[in-house]
Amino acid sequence: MACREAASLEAALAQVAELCTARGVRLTAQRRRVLELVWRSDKPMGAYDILAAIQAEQPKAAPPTVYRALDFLLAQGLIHKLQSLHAYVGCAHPGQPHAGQFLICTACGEVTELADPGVEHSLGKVAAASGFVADAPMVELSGTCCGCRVDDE
Amino acid sequence: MACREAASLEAALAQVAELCTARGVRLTAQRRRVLELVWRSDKPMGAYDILAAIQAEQPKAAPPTVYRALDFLLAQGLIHKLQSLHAYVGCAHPGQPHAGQFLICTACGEVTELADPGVEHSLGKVAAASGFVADAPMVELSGTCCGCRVDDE
DNA sequence: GCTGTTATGTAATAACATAACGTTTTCCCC
DNA sequence: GGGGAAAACGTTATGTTATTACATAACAGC
Repeated sequence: MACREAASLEAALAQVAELCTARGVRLTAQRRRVLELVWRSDKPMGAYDILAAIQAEQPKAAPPTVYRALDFLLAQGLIHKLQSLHAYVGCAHPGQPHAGQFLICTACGEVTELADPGVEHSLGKVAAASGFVADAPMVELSGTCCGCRVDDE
Repeated sequence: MACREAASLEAALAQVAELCTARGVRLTAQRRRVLELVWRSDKPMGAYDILAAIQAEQPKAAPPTVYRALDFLLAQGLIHKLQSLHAYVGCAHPGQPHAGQFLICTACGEVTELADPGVEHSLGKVAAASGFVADAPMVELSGTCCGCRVDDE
């Protein structure tokens, strides 16, 4: 969801507002601001990056301010947490909560979210084979993206 | 690698010592101690758990003591880090570095390491399709293991 | 035994996250 | 539109995980 233009960002936020209304949850100003920051960023943002950005306009903000908003957005499936980076990215397919696969380029920092049926199927199979019920698959691939590999030469 | 008996633990450590010699790296006393702690534990250990255990015999140990040993062991493919738990487990297949898939039971804390070809294949395919070269796949499934699901009733 | 490399000691701090508790805002029912 | 419950937020403090920086020690090869 990185690098949105202002127009589509506004549209997406409006959609999210509707979604929240439909669900009976509140997209408060703070939550909206955090979501917007994460979406605008072309890189994953750490919680304290977000905090710093928020403090620019709201100096009284503290860590819980940010973490509460992040918890809400995670629960609503609007952002994802990248465990390997301790950072947050906007979800490419907001809507129902879901798990994706993330390609994380260690050269440029770009993150791509996928939702590959093949991967999901094989994960389901392997869990089933062990009698395991997975409720939170986490798939993060660190490596080098196409563009950065070419640049390497 | 959890719950080894003393005998097989010793044997495994001896094997690791050989492996390190062959690679021209040093399995120092500290590194060995950390590896042994991780292997003995039937649950993933946090860095500060390890630190506490080490401080029992070596009060001067500090965080870098542990993190340096962990870095070494990770680099040698002898342990894995579970990013979703900020904790470390022994590797089920020491030898060349590799990535596995981890089933993490949130009820009992047990962790199972797999190396499923199906999962690896589908991950490879999805990365290739994006022109992405992955060097550190991380797959962790949180959920409920077979035993704990039964106990639930 | 000198020297460069690798490992460790040591102190401080950075970075990430939560606990606890009181106050404010919002919602909803009457 | 007033009152009460629930949700969100402010505030302070602290917990947890990880790293930086620099000094010292151990080791390997010459």
